[in-house]
Amino acid sequence: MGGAGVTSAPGIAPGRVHLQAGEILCEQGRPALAAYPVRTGGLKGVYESQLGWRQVSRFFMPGDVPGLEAHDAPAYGISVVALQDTECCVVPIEAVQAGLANAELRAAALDIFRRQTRRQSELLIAIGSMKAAQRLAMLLLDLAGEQARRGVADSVLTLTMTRNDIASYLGLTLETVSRLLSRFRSAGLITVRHRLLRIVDEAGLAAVHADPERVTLRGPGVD
Amino acid sequence: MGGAGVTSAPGIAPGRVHLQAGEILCEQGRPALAAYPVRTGGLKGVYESQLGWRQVSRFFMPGDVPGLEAHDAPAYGISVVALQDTECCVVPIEAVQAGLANAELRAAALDIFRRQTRRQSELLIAIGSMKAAQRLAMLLLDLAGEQARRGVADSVLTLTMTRNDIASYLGLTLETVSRLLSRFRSAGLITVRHRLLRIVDEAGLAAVHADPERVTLRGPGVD
DNA sequence: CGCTTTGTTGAAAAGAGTCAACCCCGGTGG
DNA sequence: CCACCGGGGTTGACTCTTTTCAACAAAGCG
Repeated sequence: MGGAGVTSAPGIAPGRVHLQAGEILCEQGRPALAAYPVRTGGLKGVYESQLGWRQVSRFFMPGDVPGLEAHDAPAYGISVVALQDTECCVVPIEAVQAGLANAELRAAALDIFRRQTRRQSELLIAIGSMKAAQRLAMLLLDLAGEQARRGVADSVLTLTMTRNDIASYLGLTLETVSRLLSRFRSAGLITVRHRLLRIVDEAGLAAVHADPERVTLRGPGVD
Repeated sequence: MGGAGVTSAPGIAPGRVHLQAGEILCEQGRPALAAYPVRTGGLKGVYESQLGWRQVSRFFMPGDVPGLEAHDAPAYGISVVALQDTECCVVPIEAVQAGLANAELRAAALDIFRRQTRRQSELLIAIGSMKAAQRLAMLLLDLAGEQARRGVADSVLTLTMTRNDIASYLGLTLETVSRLLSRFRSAGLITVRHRLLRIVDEAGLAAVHADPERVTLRGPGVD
């Protein structure tokens, strides 16, 4: 981990970056020089608080644009790290600004921002007042939904992130996530093997998301 | 509760609004017609998720500008409710837009946005990975800090919000908040009586914020 | 092929939630 | 003036979820 990163380049020119798992795309607090539309792969956004707490604050998939949130800020608000082999475009900040002058593009960008902030709000609610099972169900449905929104009509998800990343994102521990996945599986809602996950019963997952009691950590599993 | 609100007016004209505790300044999802700089009083921002979960997402004090976040959105992202007698200015959305054309004002607005999003991120961290005592300590320090930032050099806070609001904001229950306040008091960190709170040992509170073990719910209090 | 990282599972402990009783205070109306 | 009422707050006992600690299995990588 802790690859050279991209920001080491003296001047940012348009182009492409290729990252391997663990390599850093951009670092929180560093000057925001570019946005990085994701072409392939996946990344996580990590926020580090003033006291040094770290938390995964979002996941980036193809089509997402890490660094775009900072378009009018002097520095990146989060660090972004590749979860797997990843290719991103590099759009210098001036180009972003220029693009945002175009009304159509600006509208699109605002739309992205809105979806993002709504997501953040839902996450806050989830972490603040939902039980572990609900949070995880929500994430799975969300990931599946995003995949669908990108045109992939497949109920099989490839989790690019570790259990630890998921746990951090959801405000849980990795053990809890692991247990919950097992329980979802034995409840017939999903199948999981390592990073490969298939949603078997989407409605059931949605029910779990809505109803805390539906699948708990203890209690009788499905025999 | 559920007063007529301000948005019932057919057209928004510049001016003032006066709200009593419980009255609604603006409602999530309704068209964003104005921003409302707070002159006196205090309000809470409430986000309602798609499944109907509600959570206090922030508090507004004099100097804050509810509705400003929505300056480029079609609708308010949260509902804002007065916690006490409150007076706000009314700045129609067009005026906001016009003002934002001014470079100086825009910089100021961006600054506000940045502080806001940083706050949200810290809140997410807090709720996601800190213990109850840490969260509450954080809130108290934050409130005191805001008060100081507004030039009030007084260690006495007047909590305009109920324990329930605090609990919702921190992702806890009101009982937990109450207990914790009592414990902080018996630990000599604060004095509380109803809505009046004095921070006695700021460094101690900061220590609690940093260290989970410092003040717990059970365990021996200070005799 | 062994080593490290990642994931699973179990048992025990702790933190926070739930349920319920009670207090305090301000307001209202007799 | 006082009794009653109700919202907000406190506190206690108990329950339950989640964390913590720990051992172990599986997979990826040199």
